[in-house]
Amino acid sequence: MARKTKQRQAILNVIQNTAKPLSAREIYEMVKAQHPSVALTTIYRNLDLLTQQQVICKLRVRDNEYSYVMNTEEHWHYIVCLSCHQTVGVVKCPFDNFAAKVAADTGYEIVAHDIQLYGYCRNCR
Amino acid sequence: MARKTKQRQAILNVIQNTAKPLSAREIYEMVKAQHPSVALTTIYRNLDLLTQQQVICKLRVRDNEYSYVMNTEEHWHYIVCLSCHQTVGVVKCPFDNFAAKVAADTGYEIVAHDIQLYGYCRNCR
DNA sequence: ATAATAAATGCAAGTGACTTGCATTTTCAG
DNA sequence: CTGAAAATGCAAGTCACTTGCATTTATTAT
Repeated sequence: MARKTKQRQAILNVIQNTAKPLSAREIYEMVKAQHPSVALTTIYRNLDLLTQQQVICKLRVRDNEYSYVMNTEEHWHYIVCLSCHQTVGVVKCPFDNFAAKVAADTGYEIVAHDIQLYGYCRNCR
Repeated sequence: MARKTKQRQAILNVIQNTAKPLSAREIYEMVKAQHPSVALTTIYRNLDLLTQQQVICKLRVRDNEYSYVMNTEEHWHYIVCLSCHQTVGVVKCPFDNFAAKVAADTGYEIVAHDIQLYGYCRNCR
């Protein structure tokens, strides 16, 4: 179903070769450098697809502002600096147990959670 | 500084008298019923103010979709049904310890976290 | 290879939530 | 009561993202 297109490949390359999480716009600009005719629409459509396929992660930097990173196998969450927005991954999610407990308490079937930590990095403190 | 206006009072009343979290638009419609000339701008400005004052909480229902509830003293997080969007509060945050550990590991000073659980409620399962 | 076909793209226009600028109204401290 | 700061309403603007649609492109079956 999903086909291998130059655009999709270019988007993945950009994400893969950049250490920090990138916004859709940043990815657009970077892909456009190699691929001048690419449309922003294509970026959005591919980011959605790749997120759904869990190839990349969509990360909330703050309200209505998202970035994308490669999905590492480990269950990462991220900590974002409120000042410079530098972002660092954090391994180990202590939350799955809690989720199970909440599920028992509420009767909900919990299928996802989203944890975001905010603070100041060493430089910005 | 902050003055007591009819509009602000009406907004608070609406939030206080409704069990479930409300979106800005819903609040707007409900306030308008009592106060036909109110502007949507006013709703947004007041919701921001009240959130900042921690009188109410801004709750992420999903990407780019927020609701507001009264701020109870306890540290609540919420669980949102992916199907009907019914939302239930969850007491006790097991996360503060983890945050302290992450702070030690990364050198960040963690000032906030945002946890959101998603799943299906009993009815929607 | 080649043609058929389903997916993906690019473009233009649209949406929706929220913001901003500004003139007017309202609250409240003195 | 009065004046200054705050808040409001209106209109226009912004910004991220979406949608419709005609065209192009990657894969599949022949």
